[in-house]
Amino acid sequence: MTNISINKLHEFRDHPYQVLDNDEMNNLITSVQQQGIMTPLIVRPLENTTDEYEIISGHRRFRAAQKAGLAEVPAFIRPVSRDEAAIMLVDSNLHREHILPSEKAYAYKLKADALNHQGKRTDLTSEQFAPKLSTELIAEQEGTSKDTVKRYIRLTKLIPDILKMVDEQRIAFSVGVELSYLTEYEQKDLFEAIELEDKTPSLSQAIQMKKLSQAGKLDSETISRIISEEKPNQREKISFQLDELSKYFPKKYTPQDIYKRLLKLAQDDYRRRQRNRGER
DNA sequence: TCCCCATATTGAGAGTTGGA
DNA sequence: TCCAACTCTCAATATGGGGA
Repeated sequence: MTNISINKLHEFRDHPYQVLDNDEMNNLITSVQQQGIMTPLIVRPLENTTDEYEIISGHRRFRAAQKAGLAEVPAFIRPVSRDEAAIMLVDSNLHREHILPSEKAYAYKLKADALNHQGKRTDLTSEQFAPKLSTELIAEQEGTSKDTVKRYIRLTKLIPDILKMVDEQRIAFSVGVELSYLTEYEQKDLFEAIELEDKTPSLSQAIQMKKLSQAGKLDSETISRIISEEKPNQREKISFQLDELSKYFPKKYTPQDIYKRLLKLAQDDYRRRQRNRGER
């Protein structure tokens, strides 16, 4: 372990985790200020430099040390490639208790990209000859399916405003995945429509927009129309007690028969009223 | 990679029940 | 009669499998 000047440290490019200024962060800063000591960071030497380092683990401690005014921080130096560092970073952070969908999305992407770079080998034989896809490997390690990993990676195609809504659970994960197929401009129009209507799309609405987008038929007007539509579970329903109605129908009628008959009577009544209106 | 479909899970709202 | 607790139903959502 060595002490490294804080000026020589750089955050990992594409670092997917948010370092929030919350109570936890403030406690960390206070702890660093009062004790002046901290758990060592894990860093790697930056290519083409002599004494500059990239942080693999300890971004929050680094920020706290900066705010506390420390000149140096303790660190373990690991001479690893950027891809290896990316995998280490993601692995150490993915198992945090609270991780936002956006963080998971960028973490999976970072790791998948790193694994893809590493996978470009020609010296493998036997079962190594057909290495598993990066998403399959991540899925195995995370105890999920490769499709779920791909879905998370799809979220990285969302514009920040919509991705934030997924993080805030205002938009469901699967809805976010479908919306990721919209172009950046369509997503911006959608975000405006969401703000204006104060409504978020359901999965079926998101699928509808995706299909229209792929057909080149999705404009801001269509987006507003779809967003403002009433969702099936928002429509009013009426219900009857079977006892109230069954006495007016033959005993052999099932509830479905009664429903069909009532619908038919309503249709006949509607037509009769239309005719009467026409005769006047 | 994308699409479609099936199945499981979740959550909201409506209805029912039982005790005060 | 009121109200809380429980149950049921259904739409929305998450996930996985298979095929193109």
